[in-house]
Amino acid sequence: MKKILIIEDDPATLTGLEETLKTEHFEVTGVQNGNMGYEKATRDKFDLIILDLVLPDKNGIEICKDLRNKGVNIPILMLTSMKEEIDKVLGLELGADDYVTKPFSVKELVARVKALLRRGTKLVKDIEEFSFGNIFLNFKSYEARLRDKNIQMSSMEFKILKYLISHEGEVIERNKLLDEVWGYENFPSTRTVDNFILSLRKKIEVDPAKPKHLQTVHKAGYKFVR
Amino acid sequence: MKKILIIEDDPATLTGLEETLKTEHFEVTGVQNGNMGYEKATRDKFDLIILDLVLPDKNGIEICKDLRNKGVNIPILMLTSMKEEIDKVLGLELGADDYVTKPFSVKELVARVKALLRRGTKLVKDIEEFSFGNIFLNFKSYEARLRDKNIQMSSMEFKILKYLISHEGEVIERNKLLDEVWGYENFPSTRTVDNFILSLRKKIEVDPAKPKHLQTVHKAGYKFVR
DNA sequence: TTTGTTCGTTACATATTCATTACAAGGATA
DNA sequence: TATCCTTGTAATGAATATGTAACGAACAAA
Repeated sequence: MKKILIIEDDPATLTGLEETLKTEHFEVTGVQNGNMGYEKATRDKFDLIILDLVLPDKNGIEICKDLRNKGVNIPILMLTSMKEEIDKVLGLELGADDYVTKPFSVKELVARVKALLRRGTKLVKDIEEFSFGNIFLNFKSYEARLRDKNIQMSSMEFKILKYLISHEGEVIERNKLLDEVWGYENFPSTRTVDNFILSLRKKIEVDPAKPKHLQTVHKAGYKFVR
Repeated sequence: MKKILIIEDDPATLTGLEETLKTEHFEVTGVQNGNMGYEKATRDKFDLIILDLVLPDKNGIEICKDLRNKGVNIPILMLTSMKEEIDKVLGLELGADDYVTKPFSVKELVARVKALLRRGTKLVKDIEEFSFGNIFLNFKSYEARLRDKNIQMSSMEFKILKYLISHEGEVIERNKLLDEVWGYENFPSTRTVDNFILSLRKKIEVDPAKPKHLQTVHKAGYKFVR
């Protein structure tokens, strides 16, 4: 059963939510202030947090940011009173995954909760292991094998391959790859990307000159195909 | 061409930025104080704003907030002098999309500008897959099939087809297509468009001489019909 | 120090695409 | 119908993108 934490100071709203979600077969914990909520959220394991934006002590935005900084990455659904606040919630890098404005329809809220749980949090799939052909990869230990033979692969090569694999079948343009893998601080040319593809092909392709897994799409980018 | 507004009081930095961005083919407008910047930003249409955090009159944070309140939602890139200021910028009251600390590397700044523009450019409906007749298209993987047979299609052909499909039934004039698909940097003749339509017809039409899906509208343009 | 590794650039070879062009065919209008 | 303008069509050369190897700088380990 999925566990939901509700942080909401208004007793009426809180009990209402608790009731509703319990009838939907969730395990619900409700707290009435921010500090308590933060405590609970970091201590226990929940699958989702419903968080009021305005709280008497520690407000929702702070809690949200602090939780994210602490590495808590479960979905957070924000409750806001006014339309204007939505921008704040979504606009910044705050970390909330969705929001509902009060007064909300019970139906809508339940729908959003379920959607968030279905989606999970991670936008980029965090793969640990991956296999294809005779290749075996472990992205956590940075190990690569071809059949039983170890393949020597640099961390940058791992990152690139991981990104491409986690977007399997999708053409990724070179600049996108630069954004996502290299970041913005050091920004090499797109040709550098080509070179990494080259060296990856030498390592994982049967015939590097006729790549099967790391395909070029002319004037578009590269894509990984299993 | 993408239009960028720079609000920066230091003349050296401002001219430097202007030069750099112009060589990158942006249309640049520079102003040296906050009020003027705010005026410009609300009055004219820009694709991105580069905003100094510290300004003599109206400071960057205020400008940012005011613009957001006014409904201006184009990307804003903040220039900050000190690391400590970053929190303020990213923290909520604001609404900036990204920041760069001075002194910044020109390369990094350009990279961030381009990334922001890339992120926010989706005017074209982002279709992933589309089918009609016996044709199956995947715009993410750049794959096209006729029944089970793969169709070889260039990325430019994909882009044109995608644009027409996402404006299904609407007549698109050649120049519009040139603007939207080719962009403003390279500007071939309208006959080039005709040639692409020709080659697309060969690939997706049952009888290319009597096109059903890619129709010509005399003296107007082309339209896609499912 | 030497040695080795990684990464970014560069130069050159090769492959592919694309933009132009010329001519044919079609449509509109007087 | 005759004429002008638009579009269909194919071929071609130029421009651009990618494959590939080699080089050097930066850094770490020995």
